[in-house]
Amino acid sequence: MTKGAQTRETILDHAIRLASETGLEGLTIGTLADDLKLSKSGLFAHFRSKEALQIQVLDHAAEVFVESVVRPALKAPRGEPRLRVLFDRWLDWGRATELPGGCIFAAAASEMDDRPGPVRDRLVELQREWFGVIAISFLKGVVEGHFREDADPDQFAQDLYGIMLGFHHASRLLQDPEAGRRARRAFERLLLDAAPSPRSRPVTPSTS
Amino acid sequence: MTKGAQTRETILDHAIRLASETGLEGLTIGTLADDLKLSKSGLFAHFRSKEALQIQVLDHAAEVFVESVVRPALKAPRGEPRLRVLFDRWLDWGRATELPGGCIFAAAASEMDDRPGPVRDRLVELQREWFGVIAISFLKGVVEGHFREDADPDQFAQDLYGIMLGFHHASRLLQDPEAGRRARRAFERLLLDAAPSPRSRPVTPSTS
DNA sequence: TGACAAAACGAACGTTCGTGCTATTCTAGC
DNA sequence: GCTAGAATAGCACGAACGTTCGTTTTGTCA
Repeated sequence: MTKGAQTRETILDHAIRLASETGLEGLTIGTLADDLKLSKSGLFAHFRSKEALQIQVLDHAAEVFVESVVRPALKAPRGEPRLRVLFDRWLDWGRATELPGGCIFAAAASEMDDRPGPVRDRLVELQREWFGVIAISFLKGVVEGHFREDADPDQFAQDLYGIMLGFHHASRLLQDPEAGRRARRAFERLLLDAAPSPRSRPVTPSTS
Repeated sequence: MTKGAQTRETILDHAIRLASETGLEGLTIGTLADDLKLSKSGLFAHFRSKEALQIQVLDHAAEVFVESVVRPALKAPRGEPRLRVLFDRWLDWGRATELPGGCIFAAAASEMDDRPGPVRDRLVELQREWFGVIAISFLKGVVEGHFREDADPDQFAQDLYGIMLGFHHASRLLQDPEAGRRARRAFERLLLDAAPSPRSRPVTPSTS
């Protein structure tokens, strides 16, 4: 019982790093086994298919994500402060958790969006959950009076995700050192636009 | 002379569609040959390596992109109007050019960001060009007085790309039918925030 | 029409992939 | 310390991959 779960953990720990670089499909059992000095069949026995491995990799990554992004944010006051922590942690969770390929979900998302099956289904589930966390956090900000009442939480979630993906693209592919700064600036602008018109913001027609 | 270039065109035409779904690495010579009713070796002879094929696929996709996104925008007045056309065409160039997997560059970007080599290099080159087109278009908008003088074109480019990627994510992976509407709203907000004076603002014929 | 080049083919190569078996080694509870 | 059962290794498989090769078909132009 103990030993098996232990090595399985070790495998998944390494697998999310590998998968962040090569993608879930590029993740290969042979390479994984070599890296960990296991036999292919020995490693394979832990999962009984590659598909199962991929799904468990996703789940494991989600656990790590919750631990290093979501959980710390819960300590901050709800509403805007919590959203700020969420964003900060999100921005460098790839670096903080030492994922050499950056956010594994961003990679998996564009890899899986046209590949139907259980892996994609699980990914969609996890992403929806995360979208939900963002939207609800934003909604709490509305209740707290940090944001306008007519602001759309789903709009906010998609916008925020866009900022993240734009950052990921600029920093990882284009290697632009300014990417992080720009992402933070965009985030500030997003918050400002959702602020409850204290002054000078032209109200955008959000119901049209 | 003629015949070879002709079939090569046919191959690349189909290849960008395939690659938009499976990615550049998932693109397989055997499948490609089967689909086009060619022999593997016959098809292979046109390119002399898979790497060369991948690069030519990227170049071909870039040509199509310029033709169906950039070129039409040149007919619009420079500055904001042209940016609006660029954005509109960009949003549905996947649909318009019948790429079943959506934007092939978005897919390639997250696939290649950790895979050094000539393919990645070419992709980066193309993406930088596109970033440049956006930034310069924005700069012209500043000159025309559509945008604030202190606005940062590179910031605008990254923000815009983020909106696109957020849209891609929400619409393709999460299959959210509202994704397009939200992307357009985010774009309006982006333009509004770059507008010269918070108060006076001549709005605006061409919204959806 | 005949000759020569271009294009496409079929078969095979060496690898690598995921996945089964069967045997061996380790580990926990008595 | 023994033993059942879990964990791992060894080996082999069929399929798919990119690539090479020699041959055949097709196109082009004197």
